[in-house]
Amino acid sequence: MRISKKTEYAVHSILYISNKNRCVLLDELAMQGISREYLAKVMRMLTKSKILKSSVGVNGGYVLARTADMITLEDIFNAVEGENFYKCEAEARRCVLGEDCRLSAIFQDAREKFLEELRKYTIADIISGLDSELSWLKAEVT
Amino acid sequence: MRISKKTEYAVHSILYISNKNRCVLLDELAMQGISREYLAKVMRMLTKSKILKSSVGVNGGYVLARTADMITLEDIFNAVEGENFYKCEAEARRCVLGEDCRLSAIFQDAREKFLEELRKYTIADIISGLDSELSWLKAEVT
DNA sequence: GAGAGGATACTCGGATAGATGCTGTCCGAGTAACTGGGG
DNA sequence: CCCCAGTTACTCGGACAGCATCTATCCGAGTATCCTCTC
Repeated sequence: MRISKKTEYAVHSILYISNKNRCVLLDELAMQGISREYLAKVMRMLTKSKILKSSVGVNGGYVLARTADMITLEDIFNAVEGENFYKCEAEARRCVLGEDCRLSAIFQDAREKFLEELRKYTIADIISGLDSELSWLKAEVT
Repeated sequence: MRISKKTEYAVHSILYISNKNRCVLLDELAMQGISREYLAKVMRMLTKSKILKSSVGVNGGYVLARTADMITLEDIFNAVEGENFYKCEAEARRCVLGEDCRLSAIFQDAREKFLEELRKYTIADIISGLDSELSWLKAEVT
């Protein structure tokens, strides 16, 4: 079980946009060292999940769809990580657990605990904890 | 982020062994409909993690290495799911979060919450909750 | 009856291959703003 | 000054390829038990 790079790309890009507080181009985000085209897909997921708003055409780009204190890590995680967490295949086999398989419920509960933890942190929280000297976030990209 | 079939195979096999309370053959476990050779690899992981004890040769097979109430779902999960949960790639890029990346710590904490939940359930707990009528676990394999 | 040696029944573990999802790339389509020319 | 058409600057989204991991299969190696033969 692992968290994909999509989540990291998404969080970092949202932090960047939030800090700039203006419409940000895909090219600018990709300067973090992320594959531009791949990042584009991640940005589209975030747009579809209503975390970002995008505008196409000249002067287009991405802005937050709501304020940074209303965007949690859980929101981002749910937007980019698939929902295929666990599916008991009892139907397909002679399942040990009979018809009322509890395993699936237990794993879902555990996943919920995981999400609860992520829900505690907003983008605003993380930005306020940043060391402004070390972060390139504070500097304009040249 | 998803849980692999290995975990399901492992839990179901351990439940079976625990209920039989004797040395169980790989072939018998594979009758659940699991690929025999693949299951063998999962069983080896469980053996290496000291959850099962295996004996080779005639009259060989698998037994629990400790009682069912001392085996939690967390034990099983850790035995079969890899440890590559999340690794911040900040070093490889101009990371938004500077040197003190909190993201990694947050995800580890969330994972810990996930494991805490799994830790609440032992094999004994799950077996005691089984509906004995519905479960093939109670019947001898013919 | 006892010991030796072979047959048997298992797990171990490496090699391999297909399936699936992650990561990255390419490119045409669509869209909105800007620009320049004609009325 | 205004409108229209063309250009430009973006995102959207489908197609594709490489790769890692998951899942599955195959098979020889190793090992412990059982059986049989011989004395």
